[in-house]
Formats: sequence, C-alpha cells, structure tokens
Amino acid sequence: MTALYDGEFFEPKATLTCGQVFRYRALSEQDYLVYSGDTCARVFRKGSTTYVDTDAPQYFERYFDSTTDYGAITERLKKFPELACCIDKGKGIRILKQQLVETVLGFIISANNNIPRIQSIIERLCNAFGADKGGFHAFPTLEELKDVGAQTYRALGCGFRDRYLCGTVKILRTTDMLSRLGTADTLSAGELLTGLPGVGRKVADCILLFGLGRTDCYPVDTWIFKANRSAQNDTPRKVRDYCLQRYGKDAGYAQQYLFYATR
DNA sequence: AACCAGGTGGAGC
DNA sequence: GCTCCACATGGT
Repeated sequence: MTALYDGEFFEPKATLTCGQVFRYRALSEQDYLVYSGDTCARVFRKGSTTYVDTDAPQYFERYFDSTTDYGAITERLKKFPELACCIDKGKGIRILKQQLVETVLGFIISANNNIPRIQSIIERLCNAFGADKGGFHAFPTLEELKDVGAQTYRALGCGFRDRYLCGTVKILRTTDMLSRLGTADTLSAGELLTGLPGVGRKVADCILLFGLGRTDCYPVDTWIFKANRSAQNDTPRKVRDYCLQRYGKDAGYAQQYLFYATR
C-alpha cells in the first residue's frame, strides 16, 4: 500500500540522512528503503509529493510523524537568525518515531564512530541475529540477543562497545526500565538512560529524541559542539543547557536542522 | 602516520 | 565537581 504526502515538509533524503536513523539504503537521490524493527518501507519523491510504500502503512504513518505540523515548527524556529539558513536546507526533515531498543543499541554503537561504519555494524548485527523477513533481516529482539557474548559483538566490528552492549541488553531484559521510560518525564527518563553502560549525556539525548519522541532534548556531538561553541559556552554541557533554554520544546528539531546543514 | 568519527567510563585530583 | 585518557575499527 502506498500513502501520499505533501513533500514540502517531508523529503526522503533530508529525513533519512540527517543522522537520526541508521537502517536505510539509498536507491537513488530521493528514493530510499528504510527498515524499522521487523518492517520496511520504500520512501520516494516524485515532483512535490513524497510516497511511502509499505505493508505496514499504519506503523509508518506514526514512524514518519505524519500528524505533526512541521510548517508551524519551522515558522517558530525561523525567528532564530542562526537557524534560518539551516531550515531552508533541511525543511524536509521529519523526526522519526523509532523503536526504543533499536535506538538504544544503535546509539551505543554510534559512540566515537562514523555514520557509514555504524550503519554497517548494525546491518551485520541484524543479519546475524534478526529474523529473516525475506530480503532483509529484522532488528534482533532482546530475547534473540540474550546469549550473545562480548566476543561476538567484537567480531561484528563493535570494538570497545562490546561490553556496553552486553550490559545494556541484560538490564533491558531483566528490569522494567523500558516500561518506566515510556511514562517518565524527560528528566527522569534521561537519568534512567544514563544509568545504562555505554549511555552518556549525548547518547541519552538521542534516545530521548528519536526513540521516545521527546523534542525537548538537544544532543551535543562533535559537530554540534563545533557549530555552537562560543566563549560563553565552551563545553558540551554548556552548549546543551544554553540551547535547551533557547529553543525549549523545539530544541530537538533545531538540533536536527543544524546537524543536517553543517555536517 | 597521525587524526577523526553523532562519546563513555574510570582514575586521579 | 573537574580534567586527562584509553578504548576498537576503518577511512583519509
């Protein structure tokens, strides 16, 4: 089934290559396959329309955040002069509502890593342990990762993050953290997440934003820090606090427009 | 051949 | 609280 969207605020390329998601593959300039959990969709643009072709239309309607008014968000953020040109470049970005476990493990792998390598590690992880869905493999469930040891993650190219993955999988499997994350406020959810091995401030903010839909977050990575640092805000923590205060509930959107435009 | 990549954790102060 | 630094891996 294929759903149609006005493409002004929904471009496949901007949405998928702005750094929020790792499981996608480009077929051409504005034509992508994207995988989430155990499902997939083809997202492509023709003229001023974006099409989503999938067997799970209701899932991807939510995944692509279809009911949020990005025109209103960009109007609010355009008032900040430092964002004006970023929004012109990236106004087709949508913040995806991704699977929580997939987001947690994906961003643990992202630490001190580059995006092409993150993508290939995650693809190998899916191929090794995720269910065969015919043409692609699902992201592994916690149950499927139950007995995966550090040396196996190491063999998949995860490097020093092997023990983080083992430790986090065990906690997610054996505690009620996942259910608590869904109902906790953003601050409490952040504290829960930073208690996981391999999850610090930045990775927690990515999980909050991309896996829990908390747009009042501002992940500060090396790129954002270089773009935002000043004499006043000379540490990642200060940049984060300043931008959270400045952009409020729109901080997550602001961060994505900036990341996409400056990376 | 150093340096970098969507950083984190730990030791030492 | 803070500052250094090791940590796998592959690309430039």
